[in-house]
Amino acid sequence: MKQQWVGLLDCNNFFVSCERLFRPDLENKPVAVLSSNDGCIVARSQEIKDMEIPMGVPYFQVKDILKTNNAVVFSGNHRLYRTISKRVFATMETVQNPIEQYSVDEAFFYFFGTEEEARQQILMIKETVEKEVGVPVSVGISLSKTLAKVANEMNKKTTGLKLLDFEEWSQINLSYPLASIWGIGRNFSKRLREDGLISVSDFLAADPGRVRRLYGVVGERIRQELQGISVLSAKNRELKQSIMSSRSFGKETIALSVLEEAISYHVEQVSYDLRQAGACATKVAVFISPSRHGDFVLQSRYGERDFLAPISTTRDIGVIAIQLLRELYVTGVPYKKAGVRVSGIQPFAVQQLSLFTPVAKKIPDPLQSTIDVVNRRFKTGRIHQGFLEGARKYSAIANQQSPAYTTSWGELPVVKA
DNA sequence: TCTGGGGTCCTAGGACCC
DNA sequence: TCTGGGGTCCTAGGACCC
Repeated sequence: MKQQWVGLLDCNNFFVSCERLFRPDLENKPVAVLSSNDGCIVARSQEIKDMEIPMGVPYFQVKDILKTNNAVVFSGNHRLYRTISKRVFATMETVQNPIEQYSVDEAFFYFFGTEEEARQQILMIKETVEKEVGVPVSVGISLSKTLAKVANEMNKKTTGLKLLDFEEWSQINLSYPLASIWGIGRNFSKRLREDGLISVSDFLAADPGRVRRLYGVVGERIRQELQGISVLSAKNRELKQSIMSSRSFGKETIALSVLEEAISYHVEQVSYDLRQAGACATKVAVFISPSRHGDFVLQSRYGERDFLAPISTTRDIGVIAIQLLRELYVTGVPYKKAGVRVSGIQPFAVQQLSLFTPVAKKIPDPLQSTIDVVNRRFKTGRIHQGFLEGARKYSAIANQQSPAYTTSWGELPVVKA
């Protein structure tokens, strides 16, 4: 009998697999990837997981263990990961279309067919991606997104393929912990536990009205998904809702000028991404915050401003972002992080002009387009706009980055026959 | 000494309106 | 003394995800 299936492809240990793609000698060796500033562990090979080093742990806490075990540690090389990610999904689309990309290393898909056809399909997807791109993936398929997640987890370490049907799920959910379900995090699972709900079957046995009342629409949706009713809909959005750029500084700063530089940098990033997406935005938000661990924790500031009309040029967004920053800034606070986010994103084509827009702007802006071309072409001596002075006093630390294998001619890997 | 960055969605509460 | 109720929109903040 044909039916609707929901599947999930997930790249195994994605950042590590990207590094291994260009360093096959690291196969079967412990490999970890760090966050910006070499702060935390954000990706672990299976060997690292087996050492029971958790995700997100501060690097300095496990540095010694890693060293003892001869682990290879990389600073994050996110440009590389993005290009590999694009290859994965472009390849996946040759055998499964459409797909719904969920994160840098995951995509959902919908498949209509018999159980046997679904099994063949997930095998085909896995084999195609692994052969064409070279990173290991696992594919799970079931009756809803939430159950596809469960399926995906099940055989990750073995075949990397799993079809989870209703009968099998009904058996295993008796002992399946709610806390491991996608969408149930630390706080939610604590509440559930306090209410006496531990396993999925506890939750499914509860009165639906009570679930709705106690846990809101979020709880209700999870309940349905767990029953095999797909309610987290397919949403193939053309554009993101928001685009953001933010970073912790290598060292704290109290200087407004340093923050202005940082904010200018982030404005450059988000407005460039915005233009690349063929879009403009109606809002910009600026945020600055001190360390999450010191005496100034409560001094985080956030401010948002609407534009008169949708814009995408670096200098227009920059002027407003800098104004915002000056309003938010408090003298004497040691800032550790700054960021910019644009939202109200819409395509160039369907701009809703404000009543008070003096003149419709010519979009895309010709000067801006020219600057983008120059900046894409030359790695050094790029044109900056606004407040960037060159010296990056706030720049992040990344001591162990791999080469730009895929995005810089000078760093292409060399193959020796 | 050293604790990431980029997203989405929901909710509570205030302002405002009729 | 008595002092509505319902709707919408916005914002700030929280929870969760990878």
